[in-house]
Amino acid sequence: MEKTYSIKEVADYFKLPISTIRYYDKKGLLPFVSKNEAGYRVFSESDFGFIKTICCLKNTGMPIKDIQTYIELCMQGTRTIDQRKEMLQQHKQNVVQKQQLLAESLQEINTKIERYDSKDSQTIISAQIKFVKDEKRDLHLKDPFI
Amino acid sequence: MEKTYSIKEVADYFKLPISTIRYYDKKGLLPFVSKNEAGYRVFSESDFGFIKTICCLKNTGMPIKDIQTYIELCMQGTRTIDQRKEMLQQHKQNVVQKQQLLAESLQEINTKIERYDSKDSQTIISAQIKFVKDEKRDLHLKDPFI
DNA sequence: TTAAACCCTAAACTACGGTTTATAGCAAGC
DNA sequence: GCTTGCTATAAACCGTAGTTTAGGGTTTAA
Repeated sequence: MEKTYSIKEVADYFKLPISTIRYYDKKGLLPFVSKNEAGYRVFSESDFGFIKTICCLKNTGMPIKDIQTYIELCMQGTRTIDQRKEMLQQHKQNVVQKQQLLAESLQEINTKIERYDSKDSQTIISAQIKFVKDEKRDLHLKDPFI
Repeated sequence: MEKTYSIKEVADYFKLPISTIRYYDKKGLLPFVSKNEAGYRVFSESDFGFIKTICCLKNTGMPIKDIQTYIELCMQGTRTIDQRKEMLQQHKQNVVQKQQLLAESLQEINTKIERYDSKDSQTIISAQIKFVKDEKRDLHLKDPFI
C-alpha cells in the first residue's frame, strides 16, 4: 500500500513552513491535495512532484498568480500542453536574463573584492577618494567623506 | 568644467524611476549627493560610480539596509576596507548560492519544456496523468483532474 | 509673463509573499 | 480525564521595496 503524508511531512521534506503550504493551498496552488474526513490535508507521492515544480517556479521568481495558472493548466489534461509550453518558454527567457544580470553583477563584486584584497588596496582607495574629493570641490559640492 | 546632473538624467541613465532614486536617498543610500540652493539634488560624475555599485548590490538581492551600511563604510575612508571586503565576500557567497539554485531550477524547466516539445508529449503526459489517477484511487483520494 | 517641465518633501498607499493570531476539533500518551 | 500536539479556518498583521498623491517651489522657453 502506498503511503500518504501529512502537511508536516511535506513541510519538512521541502523545508517550507507549514503556514506557507497552507498559504499556497489558499492561493490555489495545490488543487491536487485531498482532505480527509476531519478536513486534514492528505498528500500522496505524486503531489511531491507537483510541489517540486511549484518550488522550482517560485525559486526562479515566477509570481504566485502565474504558478497558479500553470498548475490549473496541468489539471486540465493534455489539451493544455501548448499553453504550458509557451508559459515555460516565456518564463525561461526571464530566468536566463536574470542569470545574465546576476553573472554580470557577480563579476563586478569580484572586481571590488580583488581590489579590497590587493596589497595596494590602501593606495587604490585613497586615490579614488582623492578623485571624488577633487571633483566635488571643483563643482563646489560638499565633500561626502566623513 | 565638469558637468553636474539632475535626478532625471540619473534616472534615465540607470533606467530607474525618479521616485526610486528619492526613496534610496531617504533610506540613506546616497549620502554623497549634494543639493543646490533650491534644495534640488545635484549629481556629479563620481556619483554614477557609487550608484552603479548600489544597482549591482540591489540586482544581486542585497537588502536596502545592508547596501546602506556598505555605502556608509565607503564614506568612512580607507580604514573600513576590511569590513567592506568581508561584507562583499559574505554577499558573494549568497550570490553564488542563488546562481546555483537558479541553474538547477532552469535545468528542470528545460526538462519540462523538452517534454512538452517532444512528438510524444501527448503520450508522456497521458501516462503521468494515469499514474497520478491510479495512485489517488488506490489511496481513496479524489481525482485532481478536471 | 506665463505655461510647461522640472524639482522638493511628507505621508499615504500598493503589491507581494507570506506569518501570526485566535478560535476550535480530534487523537495519543500518561 | 488531562495535557500535548497535531490539524483546521479566517482574519489580522508584517517587512520589503517601492509608488502615488498632495501641495508646493524653480527653471526654461516662447
